[in-house]
Amino acid sequence: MEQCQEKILHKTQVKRAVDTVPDSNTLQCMADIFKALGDPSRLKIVTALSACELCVCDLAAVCGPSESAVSHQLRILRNLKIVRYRREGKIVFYRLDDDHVKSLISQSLEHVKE
Amino acid sequence: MEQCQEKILHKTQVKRAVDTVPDSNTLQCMADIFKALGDPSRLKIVTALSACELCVCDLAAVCGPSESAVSHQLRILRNLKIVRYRREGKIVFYRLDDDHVKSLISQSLEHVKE
DNA sequence: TTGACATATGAACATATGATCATATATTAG
DNA sequence: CTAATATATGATCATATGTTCATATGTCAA
Repeated sequence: MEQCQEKILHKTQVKRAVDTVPDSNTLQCMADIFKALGDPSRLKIVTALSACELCVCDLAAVCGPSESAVSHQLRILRNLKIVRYRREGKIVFYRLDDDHVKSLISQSLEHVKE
Repeated sequence: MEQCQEKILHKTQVKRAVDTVPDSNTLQCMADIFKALGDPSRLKIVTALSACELCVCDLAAVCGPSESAVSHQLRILRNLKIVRYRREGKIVFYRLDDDHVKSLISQSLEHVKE
């Protein structure tokens, strides 16, 4: 854990903060999740999937603009385990990976509403 | 509300999804919050503040690298009402604006842990 | 007022990112 | 096999973003 060279004004609080901040690896993973949700196109996809399972074609219809763009976004969401998919013939259905994501969405929605 | 020209495979699901997706304004606000938390430096600041109130100097010590960088990030977090601040003489103390943010952090942490 | 300290901001630059287009893969029908 | 459909991926490019350095603001002490 790197020690900062700066002058410290409030030692106790700084210690508490340092103990609270997750390790940089965890922090990076968390940031990746947030970053993924931080793009309106991807967030639209995720909120759409919070309603029900949808195939890529449906998602393109809901979220636009192109199926290619949606597919690119889905890959990012897939890699981060934000969405899962299952193939049924030619069609690939996507859905949210777990309820944490739904929870994240509802929390941010509440935050925005105020 | 714009209608997409794409062919729709699953009409009922698409309708549900369209009804669920927030309007683009709300979506943008939500995305802005997530985007703000999507940068490791800012996320570190936010998690530090989830422990206790801290001044800019403290935050620089905890989060580095420079006070200037921290200040820049704080402005973004301030504009999005993710953090509040109060001035006490020369020192400015920052803290999280509300509990939704804490909740967002703990949810993403749980998501990452799995 | 002057100087010191804490914080904020503007400009510049390198890097990251999202959309688009073209192309590739996978699956099914014929 | 080939054609058609659904999805995925690579390359490109314009734009956005975070950091740094220099400078500005605000507050207090002397």
